[in-house]
Amino acid sequence: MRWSQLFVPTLRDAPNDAVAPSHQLLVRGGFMRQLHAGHYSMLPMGWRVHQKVAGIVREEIEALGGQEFLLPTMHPASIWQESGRWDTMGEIMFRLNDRKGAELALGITHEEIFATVASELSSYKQLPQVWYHIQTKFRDEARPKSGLLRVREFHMKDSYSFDVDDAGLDVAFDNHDRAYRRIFERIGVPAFGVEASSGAMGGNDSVEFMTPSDAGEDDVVRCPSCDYSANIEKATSTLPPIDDGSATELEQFDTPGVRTIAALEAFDGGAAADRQLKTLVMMLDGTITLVVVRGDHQLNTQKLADATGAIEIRPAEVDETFGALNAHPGSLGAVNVADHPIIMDSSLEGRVNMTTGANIDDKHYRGVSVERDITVGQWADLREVGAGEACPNCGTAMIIVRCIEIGHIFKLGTKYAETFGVKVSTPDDGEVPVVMGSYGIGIGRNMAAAVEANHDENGIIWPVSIAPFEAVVTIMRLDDETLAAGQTIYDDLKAAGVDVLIDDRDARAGVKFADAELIGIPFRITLGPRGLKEGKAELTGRHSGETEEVGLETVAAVVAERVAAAKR
RNA sequence: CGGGAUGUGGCGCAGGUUGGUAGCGCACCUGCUUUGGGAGCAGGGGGUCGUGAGUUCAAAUCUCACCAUCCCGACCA
Repeated sequence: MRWSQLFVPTLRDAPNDAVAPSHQLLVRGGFMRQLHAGHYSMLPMGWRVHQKVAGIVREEIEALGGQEFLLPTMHPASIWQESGRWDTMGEIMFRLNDRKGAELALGITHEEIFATVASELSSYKQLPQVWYHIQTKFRDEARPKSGLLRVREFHMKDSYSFDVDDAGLDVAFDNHDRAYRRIFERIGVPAFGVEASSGAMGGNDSVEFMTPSDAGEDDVVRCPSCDYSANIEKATSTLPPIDDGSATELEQFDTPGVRTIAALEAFDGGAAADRQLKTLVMMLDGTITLVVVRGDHQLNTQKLADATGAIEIRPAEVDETFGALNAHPGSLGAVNVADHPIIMDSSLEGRVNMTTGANIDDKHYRGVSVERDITVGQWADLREVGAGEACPNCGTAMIIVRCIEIGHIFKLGTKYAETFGVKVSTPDDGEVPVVMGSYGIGIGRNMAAAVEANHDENGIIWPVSIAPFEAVVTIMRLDDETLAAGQTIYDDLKAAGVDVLIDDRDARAGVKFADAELIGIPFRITLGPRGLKEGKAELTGRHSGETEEVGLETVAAVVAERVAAAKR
């Protein structure tokens, strides 16, 4: 490819509204342009990278036996109504009507559709199956952001496994776990797996793959000394024991003007935060619910969602709270509350001599024994782990790392199989629902993650495996002799299977060097009159930043070998 | 959805308070000179100033409404 004819609109300045490095560099490098929020046009350079990432994903999924499909992205409402997700998915799903008025949805994922196809499976002898496609997903995100990291329209490889039993699912799950780790390794994205909430997927076990980045949106709790790591939506920690003394009588006392945990700590006759109960009044799908955590703990709403299955969760308004408890925030508590559900954080089990609001403004209780004085409807892990808390496995102080979620694998069980009638006969002439798993990896997000992990002040440093071009032959002077020499090297590289670009633009050296570095081509072969006289080319590595002189006749072979080595 | 900010050629910005011919840098076109790290000089092309209404003789500028985009949070596979 001749650079002079290639559409690569590089920019000297990043657009003002791009903040994340990958966003800035992918726009500056002419890889993509924004159409509107969350929708990007892939330009030729961007699409080349995208295709290479997708190709690596395809190879690894094929290697574990995956069969490639292509399912529609526009779906009838009925299929989503059958699974119940027409309602539970809420606003994330784009919905539209056709000319007949029929309701349609744009696919956010494809469990339902693959399950429909899978209903033609009939015998255990056909299993296991792993099916996948690489297809556009549409999600009406509340806040698209950071370039390709969070968009409303993107390509995802999603695969689905079908097994006769849980043991089979475990195999498919482990195969995907290994394949995903190989994918991240090959595309140059440092990754690790974490325990995760399954959220709206409805599965019972899932692993998220994370790469550390300030541009990410997830917090991961990690132990520096053992291998514990979990999404903060799922993470736990070991709390130091607290001596409550022995249980005493429940006693109401006046606390004029005390509205906060901190104020009650400072109040004469109050209590330390870890001896207080924090009562949060939440609306769970329209039901007033009391959620109780320790005074110095924070509620994690995803944990609450996972524990209750609630879809819509929000704090109750002050008037709703007053209507339910006859008191205002600052004096709320769960003691003697009988007519509202109460969910209690597990860490409060067995606690006595606690202090909490009395549901009378300016009054609190002390001497609260949790089990004795509160009608707990449900115990659940609700608190959010903080940095420095002890690892549940080994007790080491843990850290919190900001991460990008780059893949997620789920054990789904038989939920979709039962809904869509995916059943197979068994050797003993029985019939069982098929056990499913689903496995997702966003192509564009991984492309952006690769940039986040591989760039410097001059631009992107693509791993050879996904670089838009593996090498560029930079012609320093557009005379016949230099062009001919460049063309020969270009042809040799082409013949050796290298993705090579020849920079034949009538531009100054600085422009060519800067562009090649910005768009991150791994190897640059520079041909100028100086070296040409001595029969030499210069070979510069984008990654190493180092330049060496190589003979004109051997440089193509040297580069071809290095490219091949990098891809091994 | 709450908070904050911004919309002026492809990109980055000034102009706005005090209404009066729409400007600068980069990019683009032509010519000359230059040519190993984003060249110089000269000439040139390109803009519904986010949209709509209003005030005014006159609106990029003032008023109102709306839209869009970005950031933080909420939310989110």
